[in-house]
Amino acid sequence: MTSTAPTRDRLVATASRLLRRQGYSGTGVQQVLEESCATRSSLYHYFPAGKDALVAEAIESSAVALLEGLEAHRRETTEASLDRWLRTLEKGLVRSDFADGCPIATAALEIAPRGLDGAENCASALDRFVGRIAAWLEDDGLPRKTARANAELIVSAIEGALVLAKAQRDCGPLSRLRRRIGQLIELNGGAQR
Amino acid sequence: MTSTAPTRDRLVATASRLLRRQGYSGTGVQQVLEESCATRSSLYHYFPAGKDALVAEAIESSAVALLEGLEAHRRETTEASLDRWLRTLEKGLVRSDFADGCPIATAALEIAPRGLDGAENCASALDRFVGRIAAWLEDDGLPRKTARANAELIVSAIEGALVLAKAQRDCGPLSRLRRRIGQLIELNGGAQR
DNA sequence: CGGTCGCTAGACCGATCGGTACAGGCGTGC
DNA sequence: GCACGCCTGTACCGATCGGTCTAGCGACCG
Repeated sequence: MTSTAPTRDRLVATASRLLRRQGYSGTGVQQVLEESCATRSSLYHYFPAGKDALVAEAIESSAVALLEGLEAHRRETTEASLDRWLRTLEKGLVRSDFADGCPIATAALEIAPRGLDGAENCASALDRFVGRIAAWLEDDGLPRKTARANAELIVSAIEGALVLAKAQRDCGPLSRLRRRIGQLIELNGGAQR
Repeated sequence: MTSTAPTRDRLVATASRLLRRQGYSGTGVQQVLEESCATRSSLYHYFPAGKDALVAEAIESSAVALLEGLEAHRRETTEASLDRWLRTLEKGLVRSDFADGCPIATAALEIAPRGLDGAENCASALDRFVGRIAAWLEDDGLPRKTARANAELIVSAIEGALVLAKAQRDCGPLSRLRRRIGQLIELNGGAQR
């Protein structure tokens, strides 16, 4: 984070990156400052409410980046799109030595129960994530309710596979999910089997 | 944690409970001591290696409890078993005001990348979780490889649904997954759709 | 030129972090 | 009785936590 971007942006970007890897409590203000080459006074100038305000914005920033990354992998079908995106996710996971999982989840699990400022953003981020994939599924021709239900299931499976992959330091869970993502897409949405 | 159990057990139990809710960095030694009515010297007597050793054992303890809880909900079929167990999970989530999700995941996402003592236990815990459900599926008659593959997918979906549920403070993702768990069980294991 | 305003440098605060040192309680053995 | 374990009470350590403070820098404007 020695980029020439404005200080405020560097702070948010660094916080996002660290939150993804270390979670909320694991990410100290000091570390954010060092890695963004900023001073305390700058942080509290841009974020008078302190760490929690910075974290909230960092979460939102991560959410936007997540959705943009998703959209960038858009292909003809949802299946092809997700296949491509999941491959990128796997590469990132390996490249970071299994540190970079979901940019939201790690922090969300800590933030949500405490009712911190960023909690709303975490919920919204995941909801938009589901919504985006649901829209894709609708483009594929699935009825709205089925699309939404299957999208939620798919996002759950991805989030969970990321947890398993990080914990076991093995992309297996994620890549095996990728190879079966088509099955999840084609499931009969709402029905009781 | 004012129980009359031996000090060592109280420490582990308290640590497990707090790790589940607050993660690794969010759980201070001080808080563990207070809530287990123990003193610092006791902790460092039983765990000379300090916090990380306590955490490692707490994770393992959570894993054992998770598997026992799972087994306690065993029914005729895997579907019936998981349905029952997921209902319990949902109740616990609501009762704790969406603080108690997976007893492993929250801590695992922090611990695994740092390579702390408990990392091995996190990986092992999730692996045993998958293994147990895979065994159930084999009991249902699924071939070994299919059983393992579907079990992994199911665990992923559950872990992910817990993330969504906690973040959105809504049991929906979890209960909707529960109603569709049968579909995941019956998927054609390894094939490319 | 003087004045203002956005931003930063850096010292400082009390509180808490994980960890250590040492003395004493307390039961059990002889 | 006495000594030797195991376990605990308490004080303390340096480091770091998130946050506040004042003093200034430099650019822009009148």
